[in-house]
Amino acid sequence: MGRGKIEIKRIENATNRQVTYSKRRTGIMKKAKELTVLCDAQVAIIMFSSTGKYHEFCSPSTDIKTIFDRYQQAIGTSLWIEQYETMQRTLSHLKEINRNLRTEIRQRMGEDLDGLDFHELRGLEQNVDAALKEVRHKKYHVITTQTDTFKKKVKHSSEAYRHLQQELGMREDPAFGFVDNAPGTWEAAVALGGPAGGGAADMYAFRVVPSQPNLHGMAYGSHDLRLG
Amino acid sequence: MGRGKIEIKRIENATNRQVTYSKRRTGIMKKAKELTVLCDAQVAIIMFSSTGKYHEFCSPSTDIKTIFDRYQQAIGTSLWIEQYETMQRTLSHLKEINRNLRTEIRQRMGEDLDGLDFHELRGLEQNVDAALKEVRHKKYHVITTQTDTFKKKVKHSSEAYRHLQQELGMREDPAFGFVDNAPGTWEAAVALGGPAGGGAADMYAFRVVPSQPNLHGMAYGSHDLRLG
DNA sequence: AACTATTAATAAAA
DNA sequence: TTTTTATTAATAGTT
Repeated sequence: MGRGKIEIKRIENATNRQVTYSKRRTGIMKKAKELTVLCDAQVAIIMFSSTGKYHEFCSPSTDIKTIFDRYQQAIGTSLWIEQYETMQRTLSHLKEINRNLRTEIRQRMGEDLDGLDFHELRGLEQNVDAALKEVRHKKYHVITTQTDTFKKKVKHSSEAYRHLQQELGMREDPAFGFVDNAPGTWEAAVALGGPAGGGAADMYAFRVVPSQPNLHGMAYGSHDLRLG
Repeated sequence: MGRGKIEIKRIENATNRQVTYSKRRTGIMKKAKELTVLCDAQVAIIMFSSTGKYHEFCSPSTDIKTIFDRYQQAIGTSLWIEQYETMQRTLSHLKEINRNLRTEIRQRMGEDLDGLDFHELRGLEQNVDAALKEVRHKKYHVITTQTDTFKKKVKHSSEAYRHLQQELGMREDPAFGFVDNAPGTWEAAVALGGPAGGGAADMYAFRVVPSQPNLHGMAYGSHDLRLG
């Protein structure tokens, strides 16, 4: 229907293709509108040109979402349901894992042990025992490092102070008196905290009972994670 | 374009309407197909007749779902995306919790302690220490209960055996000889395992190193839980 | 974009 | 329903 018959195959000339797209798109949209009115039908059309532009048509009595929901109902199975169900399964999966992780943490805290048999209890005991040693060792390492650093700082300050005293010929200033005493205090502390002694490491545990176990993210546990 | 011009308004005659729907629907589908081929476009059409029957067209290079996903992307915010994004957020949330739970477990195992300061290490140490006492206590409880139960069973069997001996006047059967010896063995074990002694409880830990820590569900950790 | 020669779609009838 | 066919509508190539 034009100045000549055309073969239905891709139009290689980009300009021609674009012009034809524009004309025929308008034609289809008009046809769709007429069908809607003449036959009391509902039509939804979505088009993408080869250049990526999109156009849509929808019968005025409805909207795209409604038509698509109806369509999905008509074909029985939803297009997105698979993806949706995959997400649902992943969610359940994660919740199950989280539940198990929390159980393990409680057991590592000495709670919820009723379900464990002797063999499991023995394994847990050994594991926790080893962990305790690791933590004590690490704590010792941290306090030692901190102490060394501080001791060096104090020593440095102390020497700087003495230099000032010598160079300026000043008397000892009471406001700086602590500088001379502090190093001894820290050295004593370091001497006591030997790497082998759990008891010595305990001297830093000033009987401060942790208010709450450090359950990262457990505050989320009260959320209802199910989806409506 | 027919035997006469028609006005574009609802066709009241139901039969005519149905016939026209059928013809014009075919026409639109053909036009859509031609547009797809001629212009390298992607088209999706969904129609519902006034009688509720549905028909669809989709360019062969793609599918309805893809076109709709692309459409939703094109119009920016979309129709189902809200509930979809709610799920996505929930997923991220759960994964975050999951990650934190695992971190806590590793720290309770004495790993990954580098991020903790002295105060946190001291809290962790106290917590693990308390947990270890709980586990040991529970282990003792379990082994005591098991031992008691077994002792009673043995005692019962032993008495039943003696009754049989008396009633039947039989000699002691070597096959049942262990019955007389076993109770003493178990009584000795119980006597050693006092409730106060951590050392005594250790006698049940036969140096069996647990092959793997009991990380429930950790095997799932290798799954890629992101959605495409 | 507008124009028109031509083809394509289709309304009414069979 | 589908086919036929007279007629209108869409549009390819041109301006």
